[in-house]
Amino acid sequence: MGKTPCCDQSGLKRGPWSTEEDQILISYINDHGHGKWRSLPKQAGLLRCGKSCRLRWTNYLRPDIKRGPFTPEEEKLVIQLHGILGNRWAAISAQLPGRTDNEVKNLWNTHLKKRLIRMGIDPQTHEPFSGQATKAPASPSTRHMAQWESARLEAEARLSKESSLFHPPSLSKPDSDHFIRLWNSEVGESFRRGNKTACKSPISQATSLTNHGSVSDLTTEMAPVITTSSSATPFNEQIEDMEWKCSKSDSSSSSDLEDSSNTALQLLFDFPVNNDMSFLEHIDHYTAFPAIMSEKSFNCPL
DNA sequence: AATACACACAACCGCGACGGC
DNA sequence: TGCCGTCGCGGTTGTGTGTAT
Repeated sequence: MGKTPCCDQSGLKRGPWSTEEDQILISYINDHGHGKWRSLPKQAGLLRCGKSCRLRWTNYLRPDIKRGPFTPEEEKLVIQLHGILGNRWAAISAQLPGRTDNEVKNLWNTHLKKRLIRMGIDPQTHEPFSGQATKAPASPSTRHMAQWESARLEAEARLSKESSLFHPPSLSKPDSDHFIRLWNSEVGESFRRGNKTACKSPISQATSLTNHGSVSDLTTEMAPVITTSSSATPFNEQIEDMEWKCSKSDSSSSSDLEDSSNTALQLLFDFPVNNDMSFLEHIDHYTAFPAIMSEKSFNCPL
């Protein structure tokens, strides 16, 4: 496992890119593609290291990059995905068409993280700083669910990346067949068996139903389904409803654990689908959300 | 008008993963 | 099997711009 010495070379330009350099890089990649980043700058006539060229291309010059500020919908999705994936910016950005991992990372570090901190939420754990949240370990099913969702998102990210190499971005459609096959494979079977009951990720179920679509699609597709009975129900009431379900299941059997985990995950993906981010402004409502992600709520039936 | 400070974003750095030899 | 080259990721830093004093 060797290290990349390319940037150690002296005589290579650093710092901000000029428009001339941008043009050279764009025209070279348009003509030749970007097979070998290391040799690209030399062949293109750029006094940059390959790493710098790759970064410039992937973060700024790529034609499918969406410029401009993040929409509330995108911010919402970043928060949701961060709750599941943590600081895996590449996996998160794969669910945001046209956004780079660097952009998502910057958005989180400059806006979302501060916003959560202001609200008394730990941006890493998505739990309140006060620490009332219990520290009981997550249930096995919960951990598995998170692992599977994480794996699925990564698989989607890879597939969308691969497909984008062969199709124009506007035509490429995220394909989750890989995950579905995995889910239906022996591995998936053993996973399900390992959860004793038929514990299926609601997200994956929805994915199977639609047979395509990214999480971002699902977020908007699922919400109306989940909230059909409560389409007019305010978000806080939905949270209260979930809490009620949790407290109700306190005395129930372990099979309810899966239900509440599903409920928690459903609610995780059941943010209001309009662009209303007002719930983020209201601490009481939002502190309920990290609880969805927290071990406490996942374990609430216990 | 000048300066200091804060913020946003682009770019860099170090590391790990992976594949080829 | 181990070494080397390459790539991608995440954390951090640097720089430009806007705002307050």
